[in-house]
Amino acid sequence: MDSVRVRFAPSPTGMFHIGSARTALFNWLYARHTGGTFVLRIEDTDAARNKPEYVDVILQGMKWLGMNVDEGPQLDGTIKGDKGPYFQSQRGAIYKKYVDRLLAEDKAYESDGAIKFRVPKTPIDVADLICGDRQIDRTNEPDLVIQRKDGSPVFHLVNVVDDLEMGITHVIRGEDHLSNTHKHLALIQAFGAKPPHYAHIPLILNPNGSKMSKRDVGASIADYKEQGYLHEAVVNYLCLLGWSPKDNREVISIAEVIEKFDLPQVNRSNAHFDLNKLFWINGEYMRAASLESIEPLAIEMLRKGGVLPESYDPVYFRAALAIVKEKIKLGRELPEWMGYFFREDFDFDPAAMKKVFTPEGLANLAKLNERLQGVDEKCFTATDLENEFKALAAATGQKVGAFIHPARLAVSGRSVGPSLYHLLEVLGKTRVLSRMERAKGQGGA
RNA sequence: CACCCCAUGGAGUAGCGGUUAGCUCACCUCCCUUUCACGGAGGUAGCACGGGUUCGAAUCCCGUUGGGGUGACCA
Repeated sequence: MDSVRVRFAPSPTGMFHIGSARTALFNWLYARHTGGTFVLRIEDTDAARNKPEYVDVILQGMKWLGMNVDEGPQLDGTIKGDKGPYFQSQRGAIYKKYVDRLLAEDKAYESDGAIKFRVPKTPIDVADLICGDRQIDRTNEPDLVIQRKDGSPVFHLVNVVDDLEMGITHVIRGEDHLSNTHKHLALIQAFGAKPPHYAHIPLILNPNGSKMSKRDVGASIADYKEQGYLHEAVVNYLCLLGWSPKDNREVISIAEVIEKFDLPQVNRSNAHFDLNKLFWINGEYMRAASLESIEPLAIEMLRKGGVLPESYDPVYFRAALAIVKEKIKLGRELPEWMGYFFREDFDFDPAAMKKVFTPEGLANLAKLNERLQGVDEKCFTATDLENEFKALAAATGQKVGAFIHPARLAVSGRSVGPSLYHLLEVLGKTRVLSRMERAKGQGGA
């Protein structure tokens, strides 16, 4: 059998849609699984809607998700492959040749200035690797416009010609094209060519079941990057929409997906997009990620949130990130969780203040302050601090929580955060004491 | 309206003639615990409906209903 050639053929309209990304992913996965070739073809025949710079949006999204292109335009502006051009806007002569041929063979004719293809009225068989085979009745099928009045070819024509010319063996695309496939087959038969295998993958729907469009939440791949999702998590989630490793696992490496992925196992029913699950998967990846691997993301998120100073102590930063990373699921949470590490004038959460900075709470804070002053800087570690807290609690006949909660609020302004003892260790004695001092003046409102 | 595809809890799925219908997210309870999260133990919740076929159906067939898609001189 010939080696597999698949293609992703997006129309660059300004965003990289999650549905497109999933289609690209399944094509890419199949190419990698079979050792085939992944082609990127830009369907930019609609000049009114497509802009050259929009191609970069798609390329960047694909790169972020970890998909590399074997043939077609690259991010650096170069073009790979010898089956080009890979932009439909540059293939006008090729399309014309095919249209002329149809005309010459009387398989197409002119009508009102446009060119129409004579669609045979006989039944036609449509085979699909995912959806199965069926027969389409064409007795009432109208002829198909393949070239507009202005001379430009339409989608059905260019799509088929390009797949043929580029030697595409498997057309993996959204199920929204399933109903059009018989038209493509008709064209291919008219050209006397061998059709590719078709595999229509299910669509991604909104949680409410409506078709996911540009404006819907979660539609743009760029948003995920912006919100601090980990690309491995997003890809992992996308793989699970319409495909399953069938062994009750959810978190799976892309390498393993490549190994197991195959077309016949792709589901036939549409999937609903579920942000909850993505969120959970992201948390899984977040906790599993090494500190080094998420440091760039953390810096980006904190810079964007405006909470990271121009210059900072990298050792201190990493120590802070290390204890915070275990608690969050999304990069977007970082500014809120880490801002107080880098400033002394943070606000105190009003609700927490009311609850924790009571007269008793503040009194305990004062006692704690006094006690910690006596702790050697070298002993300002999580383990030693825990002992100090426990000793103090025992000495005053109270629970440790009576000191922990005021301490947390005093040093971070928040009621939730990383393990307190570790937090104090990372902040260090100087900051801790001065922050406690500052908190003294904050009576519960 | 016509044609096509689909149908397991709220969501993603496993199942492919015989199962107490499994898993994950979400939700609820409890445990762990310095908060949150993690982790652990439970719980609520499902084969859309109706006919067949069969000794036996979530699994096969038909119909209905529901959802989605297509029906462009958009892609």
